[in-house]
Amino acid sequence: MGCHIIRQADGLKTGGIIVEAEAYIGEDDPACHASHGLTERNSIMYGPPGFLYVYFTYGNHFMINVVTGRKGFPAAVLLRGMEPIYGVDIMAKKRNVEKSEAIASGPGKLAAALSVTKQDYGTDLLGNSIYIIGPGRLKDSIMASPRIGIGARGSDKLWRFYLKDNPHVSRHPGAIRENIRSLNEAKRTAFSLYKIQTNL
DNA sequence: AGAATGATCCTCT
DNA sequence: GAGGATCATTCTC
Repeated sequence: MGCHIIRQADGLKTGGIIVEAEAYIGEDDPACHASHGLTERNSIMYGPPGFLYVYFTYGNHFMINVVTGRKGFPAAVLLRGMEPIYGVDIMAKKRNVEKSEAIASGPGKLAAALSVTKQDYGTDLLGNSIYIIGPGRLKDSIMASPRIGIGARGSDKLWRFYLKDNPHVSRHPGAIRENIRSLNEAKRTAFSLYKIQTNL
């Protein structure tokens, strides 16, 4: 949260600040694409962290995920919202919108703004094509809520995170409901995440 | 403002 | 053959 994601292509730089993301953790997470085991589509999630898992859904949209689990443990973070910073005009034109809040306030929009497609599946984030740099000091509060669009399975977990009051967070129906906590209040959730990660 | 709908196609069973 | 980690547009209140 708060990191910058940068896309270098054709000598042009596009990207921005990650303001919304969701965690998908392991085969025991019923909402994770690895919940039914290894398949061709999710195979990158079973590799080492720091690579892109890109998939296509609803006949229209690509989703950008960062593989996070150690090799053999399938886990990834879905990028759902980005505050445009680099190449804003380029991204606005690509998305055919004027307001900056419309550029990447949702996972499909975000991928389209950065021109990320199936071709970027498996990209090494330590390369110079797509990379992520640290957040610096974060002054915004981080909020936690249920994940969006996954149905009932796994919706008990508060594994969606976003920056409070940031206008580039997705406005998906259902995004605003009860069960939203500040990260501090959701500390138990965050701590369980931490335990899962560190016990790998 | 919220609900419904069509677009559109890949992946897995 | 079914369903999906969505979006933009069009509808209904």
